[in-house]
Amino acid sequence: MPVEEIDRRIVTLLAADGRMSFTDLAKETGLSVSAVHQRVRRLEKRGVLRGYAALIDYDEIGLPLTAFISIKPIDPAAADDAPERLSHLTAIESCHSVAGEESYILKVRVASPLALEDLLNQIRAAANVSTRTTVVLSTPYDHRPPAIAP
Amino acid sequence: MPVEEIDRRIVTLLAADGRMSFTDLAKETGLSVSAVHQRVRRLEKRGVLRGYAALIDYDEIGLPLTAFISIKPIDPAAADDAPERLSHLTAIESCHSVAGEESYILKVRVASPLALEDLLNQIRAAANVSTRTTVVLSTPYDHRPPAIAP
DNA sequence: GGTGAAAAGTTTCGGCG
DNA sequence: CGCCGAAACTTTTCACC
Repeated sequence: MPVEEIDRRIVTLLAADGRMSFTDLAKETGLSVSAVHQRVRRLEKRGVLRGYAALIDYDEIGLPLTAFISIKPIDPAAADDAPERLSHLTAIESCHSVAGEESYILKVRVASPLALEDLLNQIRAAANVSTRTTVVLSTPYDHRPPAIAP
Repeated sequence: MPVEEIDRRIVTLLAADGRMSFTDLAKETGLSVSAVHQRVRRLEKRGVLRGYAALIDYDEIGLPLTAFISIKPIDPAAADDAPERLSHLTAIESCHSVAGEESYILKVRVASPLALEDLLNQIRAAANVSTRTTVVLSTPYDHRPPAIAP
């Protein structure tokens, strides 16, 4: 059962402004407040809306260094439980399983180069992997909301 | 002027739940509702809180294919205006300038392999770059909120 | 899906430490 | 100067059509 027109509009609006009120969502969609409310709750229950987050400036909270870390198991036959083995490391913001040369791509946020070095050692030890790190210099844009699909 | 203890706590709480009410933030921080309100508005004005977003399940909105695209200018002396040249492509969720072999890493969301092919052609044409694409197979976790810094 | 009214949340503001 | 508390206003929630 696919998400149809009006639900997709609600999702898109909330992706762009996670704190938009039901009143404003109702105006934008032409529905009543309670109908919008009902749909949002249903979308949350179905998992289409997975949650809400403030977008924050990591420089300002003492985590100015962002990096992508690609990882590859040392033992090619190793069980692929790297995500669980690494999940306790709170510097890791996301973990994607990927096709290609490496197995996973992690996005991490740390305070300093030294903290990155420390994190890399922890990752290698915890998951028995080799790592390839790409340091982010700047972020022209991030978290752009999806375009409304036709 | 760094963000201190109590502000960092507010930011962390909102990063984990972008719709948390001022009342709940007040309870968590031990401040009054109006004091929390004041601090949140100040953090927004300063840009520490950059906005709010719903976290969405892209499978459900018809964009089930995620990929990372690393790009490199064809002409090494080219002006580095790739981000602006690409910003009209709404499939691109984020753009990071990076150190290393390539110049930028893009994260994209598309409907299908065919849509990805089309996007790659548009990227190459718009920014005069070569591309290297890593397809995401699954995402064990994403958008984990930052740990409260000491 | 809509209505309406009670409950809850947000915003503003005068005054206090 | 930032914090508090209360009043004014807005949004959310819920029972019922």
